[in-house]
Amino acid sequence: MDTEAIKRSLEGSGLRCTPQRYAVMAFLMEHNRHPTAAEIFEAVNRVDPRSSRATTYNNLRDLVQAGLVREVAVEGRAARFDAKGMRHHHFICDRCGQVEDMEWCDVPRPASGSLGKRILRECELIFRGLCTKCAPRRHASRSVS
Amino acid sequence: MDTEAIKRSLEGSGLRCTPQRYAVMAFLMEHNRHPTAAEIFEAVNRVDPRSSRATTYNNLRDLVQAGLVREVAVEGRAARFDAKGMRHHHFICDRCGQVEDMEWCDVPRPASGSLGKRILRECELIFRGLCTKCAPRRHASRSVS
DNA sequence: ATATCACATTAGATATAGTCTAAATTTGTC
DNA sequence: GACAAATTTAGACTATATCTAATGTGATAT
Ligand SMILES: [Mn+2]
Ligand SMILES: [Mn+2]
Ligand SMILES: [Zn+2]
Ligand SMILES: [Zn+2]
Repeated sequence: MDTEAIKRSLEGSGLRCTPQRYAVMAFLMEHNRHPTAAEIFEAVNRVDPRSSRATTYNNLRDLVQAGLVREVAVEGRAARFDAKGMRHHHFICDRCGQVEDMEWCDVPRPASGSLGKRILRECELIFRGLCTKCAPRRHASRSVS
Repeated sequence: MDTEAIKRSLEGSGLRCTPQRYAVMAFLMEHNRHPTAAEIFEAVNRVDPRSSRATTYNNLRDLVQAGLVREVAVEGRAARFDAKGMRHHHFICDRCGQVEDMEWCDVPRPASGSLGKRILRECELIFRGLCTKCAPRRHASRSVS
């Protein structure tokens, strides 16, 4: 999409805009399906330039550190990645591990005092359950209305 | 601690109370430090009965499925486990990955309609930042008040 | 233009976390 | 005790991610 904007945001974070790094960032901005590192690696290599597996991981690490990308850990599955665009929360499917965006809403801060000497960076809300694909089909069977 | 209570909660979930399974559950109830599978394996084997690595993983899986234990995925680190006692949230340290309990507070439900056909099971709040050990020491150095 | 140097990429080896298999054992029930 | 189902086990295996050391690249200085 906006080539220049991506370039600027990389350089604004002190990261060179290399073809491989750009490809990772652009892919994440064009897709909101929270791909895994392996999926990103495969996707950016379907078009040139060819990027190595190590570079894909290196760049994802750099982008996360720079605050441009969010990493979402899912129990028992590969981590997923997400360009930090508009603020949002996540729904994670118990069955298939899919991560989906949920509309942002403000989050209660920790009760004052319960934070102690800790330094708070962010609050994150995670919804869990079954995604649309995994929720039981209703068919013609008798089931809770 | 309460041997009988553990036994009953296992059997109430359709799980036999084997020595290995009991040891995992008892360890999790006695410690609220969110150990990894490897730490649990090591701890329960410091005392008898000796439990294999596979069994430790099997039992953790069973306990999570039964709803007695919670698994916490942490980016780039081994999963951590937590006996589900009193409801609470979690603080996860950006630097050391430590998971700490935070006082429970009610969580906003997703805006009605934004849930679609998904089935919601739970809402979880995660605070992130630096834990007490990782927060910058203040010493005598000049730093933000 | 060429030298320089920090940053970046690469292939492949390595590490870590977790799962699977198939045989042996334990447990609850009759 | 006999039986069946659940559980345990060692170790092989898979998946995910990181590391290493050599090579490449581009911005800047000369
Ligand atoms: Mn997202
Ligand atoms: Mn906890
Ligand atoms: Zn699903
Ligand atoms: Zn810490």
